[in-house]
Parts: sequence; C-alpha cells; structure tokens
Amino acid sequence: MEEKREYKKGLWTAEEDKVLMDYIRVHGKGKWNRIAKVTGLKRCGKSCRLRWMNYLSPGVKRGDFSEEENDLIIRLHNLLGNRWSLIAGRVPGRTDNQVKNHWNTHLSKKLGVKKGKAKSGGSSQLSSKVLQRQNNGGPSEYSNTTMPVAAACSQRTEIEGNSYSPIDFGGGLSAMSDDYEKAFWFSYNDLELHNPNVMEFLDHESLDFVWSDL
DNA sequence: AAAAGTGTCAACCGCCGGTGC
DNA sequence: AGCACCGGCGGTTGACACTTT
Repeated sequence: MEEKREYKKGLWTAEEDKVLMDYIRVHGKGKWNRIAKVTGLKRCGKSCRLRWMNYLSPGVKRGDFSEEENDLIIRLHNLLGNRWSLIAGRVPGRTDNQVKNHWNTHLSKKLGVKKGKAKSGGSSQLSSKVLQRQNNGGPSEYSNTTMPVAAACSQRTEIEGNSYSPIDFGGGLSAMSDDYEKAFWFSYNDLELHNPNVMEFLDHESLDFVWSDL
C-alpha cells in the first residue's frame, strides 16, 4: 500500500518553480504525476502541468493583451463559443487560461456579454448536439436546419501552401496585421481534423456529404 | 488612515476521453 | 469488458491588489 501523499495548494513559490523547471529540463514534459515522487515537490501532477502550461513554458507571453489580440479573441469567441483551448491555439503565446480570464474580466464587459454557463456561445449553440451526431452517426434533429455559417468554406485562399477558409461574421480584417490575419483565417484541413465543430462551418449540402460517409 | 468594495488572475475542481493492461 | 491512470478542458474560487468611500 502506497503512502498517501499530502499535496500543497495555492500559489507557487520561486523554489517550487525551479524544481519543476529543472525536472522538465531533464525529463521533458509529461508524466506529471511522477514529478512529486522524483523531486519531492509537494504538488500533484495536475498542478505541475498547469503551472508549466500557464506560466513557466517559454512560449507563454506575459503582459497586456494588444488590440489585435482582443480583436482576434472576440472574433474567435463569436465563432467557437467558450472553446478556450481552441481560441488560445489561434492566439500566439497565449494560454487557454489567459484567454478565458481576459474574456471574463475585460472583453465580456466591453461587449456587454452576460456570463453564462453555456459550454459554447456565440453562433455555436449547436455544437454539442452536432458533435453527438458526429460521434454516433445517428439521425440528427438538425439535419434539416440551416447551419449558422452557410457555405463558409466555399471560398479558399492559399497562404504559405495551406488552404484557408474565410469565416467572416461581421467586420473586416483590414485593421489586422498579417500575422493575426493569418491566425484568423482558418486552415480548412486543420479544422477538419481537429475541430469538432467543423460541421457548423459547412453548409447543408456539405453536411449531408460528410455524414453520408459515417 | 482604514474599512469596504471591486477587479484581476493564478490555481483548483470535477468531468471527460484516450490509452494501456 | 472493465478498470485505473493520465492529460486536457471549461467553470469556478479565492488570494491579493487596487480603488473608493
């Protein structure tokens, strides 16, 4: 019977950060639950992972959000709802936690959005049921509805060898820099492979085509 | 100066899906 | 098939900082 570990909670100290960073430098990321055993750090695996992902990882950008980032987040949230990890994946250097906090404390107020419990908001209200349909392959009550972003993927733009689909739901992209504009233009292949809401970007005919393959 | 109110954000919690045995 | 473990996600909490009264 293994001894029961008592894990520390609360803010991380500089010493704990150093122990964690030293461990990752040697062993790499992953196996988070081993860290406490190997290093003696009194933190659970989840806490270690979170600390690394949100704070210690060299790719994490600190400081205020720029106007470009705000604009990008607003557009992505409108499109994806509260899919913070997906949104953060399109905002260079920002973590899902940062994006979520920033939305809840700044942007939702700025836009006058009421805080709700919906797992997805904006134009993505169908997501869970669409996903269910995608997973089960069974009949869907949405099979005859008009999807929110009809024919969004009908146009393609080539950027650096990738095929991008414009999802324009109001407002132009002209004020954005090249980098952020690229981030906003969705790679169709990427969406198809990784985004469970991809169905919502397709028009009705495309849906039938996709579902017929299931 | 100090108490109360408000804002911010790091961290925790519970849940879920994937994987290996 | 069932279980345990792990990583990832989004919602929520709570400590701290800052502002207002």
